[in-house]
Amino acid sequence: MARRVDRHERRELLADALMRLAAARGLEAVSLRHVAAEAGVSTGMVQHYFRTKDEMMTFALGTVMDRVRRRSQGASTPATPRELVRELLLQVLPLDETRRLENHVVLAFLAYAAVKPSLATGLREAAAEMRAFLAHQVRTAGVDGVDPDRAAAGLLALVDGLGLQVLSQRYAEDDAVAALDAQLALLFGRRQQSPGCGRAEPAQVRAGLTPPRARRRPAGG
Amino acid sequence: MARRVDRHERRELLADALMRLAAARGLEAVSLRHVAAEAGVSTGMVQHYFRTKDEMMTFALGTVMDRVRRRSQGASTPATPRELVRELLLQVLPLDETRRLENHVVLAFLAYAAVKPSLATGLREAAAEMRAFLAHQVRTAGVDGVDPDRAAAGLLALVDGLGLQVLSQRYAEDDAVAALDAQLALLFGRRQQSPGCGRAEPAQVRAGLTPPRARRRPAGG
DNA sequence: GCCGTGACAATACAGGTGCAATGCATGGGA
DNA sequence: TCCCATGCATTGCACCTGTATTGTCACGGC
Repeated sequence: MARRVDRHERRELLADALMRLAAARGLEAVSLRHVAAEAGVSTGMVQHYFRTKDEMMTFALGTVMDRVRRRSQGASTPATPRELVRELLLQVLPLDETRRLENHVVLAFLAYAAVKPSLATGLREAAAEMRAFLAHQVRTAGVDGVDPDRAAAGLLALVDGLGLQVLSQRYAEDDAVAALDAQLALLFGRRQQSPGCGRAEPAQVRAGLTPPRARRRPAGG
Repeated sequence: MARRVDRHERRELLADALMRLAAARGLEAVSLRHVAAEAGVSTGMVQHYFRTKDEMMTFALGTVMDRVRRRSQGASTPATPRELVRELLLQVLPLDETRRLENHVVLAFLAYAAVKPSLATGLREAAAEMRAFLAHQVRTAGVDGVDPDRAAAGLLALVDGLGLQVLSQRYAEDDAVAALDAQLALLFGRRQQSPGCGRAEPAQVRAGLTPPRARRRPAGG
C-alpha cells in the first residue's frame, strides 16, 4: 500500500472549505464541485475522501463541534466553576470572526438538521454534552435552590438566542456579553445583596428563568 | 381585461404550499416545480404569479410573518400588559403543529437570510416591531427599575432560544412555557416577596438577563 | 523486475433547476 | 363581432447537481 497522506487531515481540509462556503454563501451553496473549488482541489479528490455528500456534511458538522469543544476546554484554567461556565459560554457566542463563522455554520446545520435526522443526532449529542458540563459546574458551585440541569439548559437557551440576535445584527456583541454576565450574576449570586433576601431571589429566578431541561435521550444525546 | 381571480389570494395559496414544503423537507427542497406540485398546479402558474423564485421566497416570508402577527394580535384581549406579553410570546413558541411548522419555516429563512440580505431586512423589521410592542407593554405595566427595551429584547432572545431547543427536541414544550413564565414572573414581579428586597432584585435581573434581540419571530423577518 | 494499491483526475450520465418562450382558451370592452 | 389582455399550460434550454466509471501515476512490498 502506498499511503503517504494523513487521511483525517485531508478530510479536515475539505471540511474547512465547506465551512467557509457555508458561512459565506449558505449551506445551499455547498456542492461537491464548490467545495473542491474552494479547497483548490479536484472534485474527484473530494469524492475520494467522502463517498457521498451526506458523509461529507456529517463529517464537517462533527468537525465544527469538535472545534468548539476543543476551544472551550483549552481556553484557560479559571479557578471557579462560575469562571468555567462563563468561559465556555463565551466561546459559543459569535464574538470574533472565527466564532461568527462557526455560528453561521451551526445555524445552517440547525436548519438542515430539521430535515436530516442523522445530523440532528450529532447536534443533540454536543448540546447534551455541554449541558452536562454546565450542570456539573453549577452543582459544584453549590448554588442552593437551583436545579443544575434546568439552569444549564436555560443558559444554553439564552446563549442560543443571543447568538441568533448577534448574527442577524439585531444585537450588539457587547450587549450579548452583558446579558450573559447578568444572567450569570443572577445564577451564581452577584455580590451579596442584603443577605437572606438576595439569596432567596436568585434561586427562584434560576428555576424559572432557565426553564426547560432536556430530557436526555440516551441515544440521540 | 378578463381578470376574475384574486391575485393576492392565489399567491398566498402558493406561499402556503411553499411553507408546507419548507417545514417538511427544508428550504432546499423548495423549487418552482415542487411548490407547484405541492399546491396541485402547474409550474407555469407559479411562474405566472412570481416572476422569479426570489420573489416567491420573499412573498412567502412576508406571509409567514403576517400570519404570526395577525394571530398574536387577534388571540384574545387580555386586560393586563403582562397577559398581553405572555400571549404574544406564546404565539411565537412552537407549541402546536401550526406553530411548529411556522418555526421550522422561520428557522429555514433565518439561515437563508444569512446569505440573502434582502430577506434579513424583512426579518429584522418584524423583530423590531415585536420588540417595540413588548417594550411598550413593559412600560405600560410600570415596572420600575427596568429598561423596557432591554427587557423586551431579552424576552425575545429567550423565546428564540427556547424555540430552537424545542424544535431540535432538546427541550420539552411544557418546560419552555415554564421557563417563559418564570421569566415573566421575574420581570413583572411574582406575587410580593418580602417587599423592598424583592422589588430591587427583578429590576437588576431584567436588565441583565434579557439582553439581545429577538430571533424568534416565526415570520422570518 | 512486477504489480497492486492508494491517491487522485477526468469524464459521463441521469436527473433536477430556474427561467424564457410559446401556445391557447376565455371573457369583457369596443 | 372583433380584439386583445389575462390566466394558465407546455415545452425547451442551458446549467448545475450527486454519483459511477474509468484512467493515470507514484510508491512500496515481493
